Amino acid sequence: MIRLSRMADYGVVIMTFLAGHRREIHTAQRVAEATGLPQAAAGKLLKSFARAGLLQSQRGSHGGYRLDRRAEDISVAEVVEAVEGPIALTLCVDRKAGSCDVEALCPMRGGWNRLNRALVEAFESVSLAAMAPALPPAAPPVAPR
Amino acid sequence: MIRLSRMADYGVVIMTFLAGHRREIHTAQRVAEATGLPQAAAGKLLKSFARAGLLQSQRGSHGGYRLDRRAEDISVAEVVEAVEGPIALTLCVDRKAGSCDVEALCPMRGGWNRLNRALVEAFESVSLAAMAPALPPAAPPVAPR
DNA sequence: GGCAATCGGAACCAAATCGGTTCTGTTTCT
DNA sequence: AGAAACAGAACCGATTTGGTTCCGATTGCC
Repeated sequence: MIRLSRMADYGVVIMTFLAGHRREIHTAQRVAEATGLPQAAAGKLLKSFARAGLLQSQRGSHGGYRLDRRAEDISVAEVVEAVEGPIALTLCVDRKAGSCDVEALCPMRGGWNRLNRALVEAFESVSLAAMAPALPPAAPPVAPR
Repeated sequence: MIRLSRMADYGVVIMTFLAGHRREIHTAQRVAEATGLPQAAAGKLLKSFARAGLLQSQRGSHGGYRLDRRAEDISVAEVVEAVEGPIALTLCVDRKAGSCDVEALCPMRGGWNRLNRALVEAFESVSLAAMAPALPPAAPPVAPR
């Protein structure tokens, strides 16, 4: 089914919410409530995003997460890759090569690469703003899928 | 990682092989040998393709599978869908709706649909011939990924 | 008619993956 | 010092996946 992991889906929801409240700081707790996602899962995703540099984190009391960039400037590709790692349809195509035992010989590689590129471009061309056009201010608690 | 299942990958290999020997009949056994794929798995895939109408099957003694269409006329989308079912990034986007509990409300749907369409088009636009440009006649036994 | 070759379809199984939680730090504010 | 919060890893159960096995139905050949 070529499906996206649910975590990646959650991630888009979270990032979209944060982008709708730019430069405000939110605790993981607060984000989970606002989005309706399971608390612990939201925390994990926020950590991933922070590690990937997609948002700023502030530790300690009164800490939390903050997103400065605008929704229009963040691609779905960035979000998905922060959660799932590099977009790669097949192992052949993945960055860290050597996984495909036949590697350079395999006549399929070119084709997969082409498809993969198309996929990546599609993800890069869609911004968070495009994903949820009418989102803020009344962001309803939503756990999609 | 958005990865394609290995079965789908195998499927492309098998279909490409058969397209390289158009109108010849091959047993599942023979296909497995020629492609280097695990015998039972190849059998299962061939059954799927036959059921999907992608190739013709002949039962009984001297039976086997035969592909009439040319590699250029078969899209990767057809092959992948025969193995994995409809291409759908998220449940929202899947044909048989109702799986996503928020359904019509979910502000993300439009975005996912857009991405999904791009993905499907990419798969439809690549033919088996494009996947393995130099394949026949000396098809080397290859089990990619 | 009977046998062997072959596909059709379902059941089955082990292993990897996934969604999700918990625990143990570490940092920072008051 | 203590509480609030993130960081990171470990962990767990459930699902999915890759792959096999079985049994039945067809068909060609002797």
